[in-house]
Amino acid sequence: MSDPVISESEAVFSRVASYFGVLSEPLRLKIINTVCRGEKTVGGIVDIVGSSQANVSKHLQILTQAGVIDRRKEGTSVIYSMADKSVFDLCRTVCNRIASNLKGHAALHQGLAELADEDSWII
Amino acid sequence: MSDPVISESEAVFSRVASYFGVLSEPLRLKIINTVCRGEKTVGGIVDIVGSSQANVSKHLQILTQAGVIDRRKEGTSVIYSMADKSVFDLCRTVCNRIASNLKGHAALHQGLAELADEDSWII
DNA sequence: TCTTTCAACAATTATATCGTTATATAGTTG
DNA sequence: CAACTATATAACGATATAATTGTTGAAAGA
Repeated sequence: MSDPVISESEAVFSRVASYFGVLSEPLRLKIINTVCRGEKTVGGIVDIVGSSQANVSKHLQILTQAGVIDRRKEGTSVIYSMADKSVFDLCRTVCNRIASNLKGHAALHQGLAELADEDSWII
Repeated sequence: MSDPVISESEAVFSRVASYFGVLSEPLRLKIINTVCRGEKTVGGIVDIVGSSQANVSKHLQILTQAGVIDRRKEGTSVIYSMADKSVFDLCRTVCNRIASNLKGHAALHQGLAELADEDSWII
């Protein structure tokens, strides 16, 4: 094998990127957030997330294939449930990150407001 | 405000999804993985990741805007460094997830091989 | 001033992804 | 078997994103 390291790490990066890609759609996060509160049928999920059945079905397939959720048939229905709880950690980490970013913005916003209001600008 | 909850959570999901989207490109992960080993100039990054300067520059902009890396000018060069160490947690979690998935596949693979080899199929 | 170097920008093309509509499959019931 | 319900799939258009190429701008040195 000539130069296996590069192409292997290439594959690893692609793989990790793909996983993040699965989580990069608002509707999929919404579906995850719905399913994680208790297993649900497709119809149940459709009612909650407010998108078309076909669209939800497609996203469910993506999530299932990525191993985020599990699929189980029950009569004429299909029931989805969480398979990968580590997604919660990911979402939590990102939420904290975003929140602290916003905190920074809020501080900046307040600083600007103060600077605008104050008598720093008296001639 | 009528029905603020839904639209707000909508915005939150979008925001989180966007952040995951930033991490959903192999080249960006590669850039992160390069910068996290020590701050680097654009040229240095280009040499390591093996993509065009323009392309790398664009991805650097995306990463900077997302707050993942920091930008600082030094003479004629621009030096990038890590800003958000929590990305490491995210990548670690995903890597573990993928690894255990692969382990499952390996187990399945072995099971299939055994089932194919064994005398389970004696008539 | 001219040239070189480094980085960013703009326009283009190619590819991927989302959401919709319409259709197909599978299980259930009459 | 026919009709109904629940889910999946296919094909399409619209949008978005990535990579390339060529150009621009700014700093440093001859």
